[in-house]
Amino acid sequence: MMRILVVDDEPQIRKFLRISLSANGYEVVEAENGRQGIDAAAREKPALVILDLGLPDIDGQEVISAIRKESSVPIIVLSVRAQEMDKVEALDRGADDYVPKPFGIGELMARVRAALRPLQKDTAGTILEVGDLRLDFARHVVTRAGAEVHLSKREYELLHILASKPDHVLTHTEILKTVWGPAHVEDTAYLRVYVNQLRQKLEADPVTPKLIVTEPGVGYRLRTSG
Amino acid sequence: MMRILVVDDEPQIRKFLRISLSANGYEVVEAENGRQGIDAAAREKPALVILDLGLPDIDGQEVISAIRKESSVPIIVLSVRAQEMDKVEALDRGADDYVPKPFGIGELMARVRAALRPLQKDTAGTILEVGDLRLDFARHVVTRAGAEVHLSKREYELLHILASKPDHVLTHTEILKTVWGPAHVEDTAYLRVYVNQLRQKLEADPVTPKLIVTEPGVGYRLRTSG
DNA sequence: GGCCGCCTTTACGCGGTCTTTACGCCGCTT
DNA sequence: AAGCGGCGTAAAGACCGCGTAAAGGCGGCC
Repeated sequence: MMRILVVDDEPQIRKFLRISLSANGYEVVEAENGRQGIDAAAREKPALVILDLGLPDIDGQEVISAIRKESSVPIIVLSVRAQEMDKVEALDRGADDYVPKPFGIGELMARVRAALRPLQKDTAGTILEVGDLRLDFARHVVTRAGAEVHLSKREYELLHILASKPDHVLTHTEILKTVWGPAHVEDTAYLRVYVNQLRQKLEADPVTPKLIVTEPGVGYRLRTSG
Repeated sequence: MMRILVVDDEPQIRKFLRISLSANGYEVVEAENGRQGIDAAAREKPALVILDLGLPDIDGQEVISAIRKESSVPIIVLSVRAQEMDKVEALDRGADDYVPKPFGIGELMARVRAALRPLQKDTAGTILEVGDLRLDFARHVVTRAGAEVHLSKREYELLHILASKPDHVLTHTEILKTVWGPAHVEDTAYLRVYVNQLRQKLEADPVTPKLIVTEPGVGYRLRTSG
């Protein structure tokens, strides 16, 4: 059974999450402030943490860092503050995903499954199939409807890092640091150009991307499911 | 880094091997008699053992057997006794190769790389057929439309490593490390020249290669299908 | 000794790739 | 309604890796 820690000061949100999550087969542990949350993360060893940024005692961003010091457990952040700065900061501090309130239960469950996925199936990773696309990272080959798609080095590297965390948001900073090096974390122009090139080659309709999705002000996400 | 254990009682031979091997990018561990050699083979877990048969304490043949009891590490035997009997006995006891003294450094390095090769990558069947090409690695023969194609040593080794992982991209570094040794991982000029030579000999149309495909900025790939 | 094959090294032209810039669109703010 | 920032898109020049030819050196073989 997978244990999930919910950190939120609003009782009705905790109740809503508790019911939804346990209905989907998860075990739920709760904490109502940052202090309790950090302790519970250490004591209960949850498989996932769902954390509200607006806590009464400690700033949510600090809670992320505190948990990250001790563990690499996936963290999904909730917040009414839909400011892009908050998202980027949370992700860069080590959060795995960001869900703005209000959120639908279906959407949240999808994010939960995505966050838990790398833990469950460890063996994947070498081959990823999405629709008629097939990304074979062992063989360094990408095919679309059976036909090989030629990708340049940068294109391939960009796709690779996106696919390394399917359904996860990767921040501009994260991507640029990995593909272009730490010196180019500000060159978002690279991203615009290369994301566009990948879409031209991989998407059925490049104008309305279904595979590589933009998270405005934050980064990009490679989608494997609806 | 690949660690090689050298077992020899003559200091100047050890020195010669130490310098030659480390110049080619290997890490060297030394032992000056059979007892030390057996101990070091167990303790240091080398990737390869180079063993002189003429040792002061234990007969070299016994050392081979002792090491073989504990490990399957490749063993290259050195000896002034160029007797056929010694050679056969050493190989029968589990040595991988036999180099009579005196030896040239070039020859020894080639043996070293050959001995390490099956460790790094060895799977593929002994015979690979692509179109009208037939690569028979057991017999060391390559034919094209029935006619034998003469390949130089380097050409053959390059083709061999490419064929060891069909349809798989091998990086420049990977190929250079295996065929030319770890000290030449930067000499991509070798690759350009030898890939070109192989294409001239193997491809139907060397200008538009179908067999040995370039992955720009990454490496090369031997294609068996589409 | 001289020939020959192989390995190594260098040089150069070409084509693809990367980088950079500019512009129009859209959504959000003021 | 206008301004602004982020994004998508196209295009152009700079740059780099690659293919190719060729020459020098080394060793083996006759």
